[in-house]
Amino acid sequence: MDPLSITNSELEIMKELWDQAPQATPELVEKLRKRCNWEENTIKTLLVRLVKKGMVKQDGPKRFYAYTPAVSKEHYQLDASERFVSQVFDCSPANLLNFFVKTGKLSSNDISELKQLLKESEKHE
Amino acid sequence: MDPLSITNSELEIMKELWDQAPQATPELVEKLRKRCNWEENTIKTLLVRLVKKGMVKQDGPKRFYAYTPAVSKEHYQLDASERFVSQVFDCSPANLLNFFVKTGKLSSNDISELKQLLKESEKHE
DNA sequence: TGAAAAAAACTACGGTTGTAGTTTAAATGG
DNA sequence: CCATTTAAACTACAACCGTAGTTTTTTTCA
Repeated sequence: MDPLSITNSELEIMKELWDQAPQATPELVEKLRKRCNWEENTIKTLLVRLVKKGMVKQDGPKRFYAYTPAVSKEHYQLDASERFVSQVFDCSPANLLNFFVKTGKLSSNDISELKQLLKESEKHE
Repeated sequence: MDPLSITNSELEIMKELWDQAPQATPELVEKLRKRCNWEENTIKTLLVRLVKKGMVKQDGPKRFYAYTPAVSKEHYQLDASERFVSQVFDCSPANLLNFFVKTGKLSSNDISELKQLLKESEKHE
């Protein structure tokens, strides 16, 4: 499977669809016009591109299309994370996490959550 | 400061420079030609672009330039991580880490290292 | 039924990126 | 000092991106 290449702008559309789907054009236009300050045509262009890429499904009768993600948020996150880690952190997830911990980007709340997670993940071994 | 925008190809050059600097054109060409299968001119073009962007410093006498990163690897990683997390993980680093732990992308070695890190990071509170 | 509104399709256009080829200028070896 | 090598500069070009504008088709309301 080739990389799920979604551009930054397209990603904004995906987020809206991951949040709720299916959605028709007018709803999407409404929301994204506000959230991103885009013109209607911009939003439609991005939708068309996403459909062409196979990232979004277009259903419903002509003139009343409804859009649904063809790729789940989780799947995309996994793919993007892998690419990110391999490009920026030399393929080492631990390296990335390490970095976050060291740079103090985590709240103490984050930290205790993480500890919990790690504890649990050990049991699965 | 605006985002440290380095493209994928440019990043390959930066990696070489982060690994060792300064380096002159012929060395860089030699290494990158092999590692990336690029033509000499490709490499030089990328160098010029990086210099123009202020990501790389060009020193030395004309015709014998030597290149040095103007941005540290750590700095770039921090910047890239922040952008990544905010775009793909809704601004929550914990969210990202959580994801990695859950998807089992960490070796048990990674996990114990992390625990250690977390333990230490608490002391700094 | 004819004009206005709405949806979709098509077209556009400058900037960036990947990936070089071509030209010029400088140095060096014979 | 001239031919050759090498470094650097300049030019190229298609695909992709951000961001729309314009045209066509369809529907609907007065």
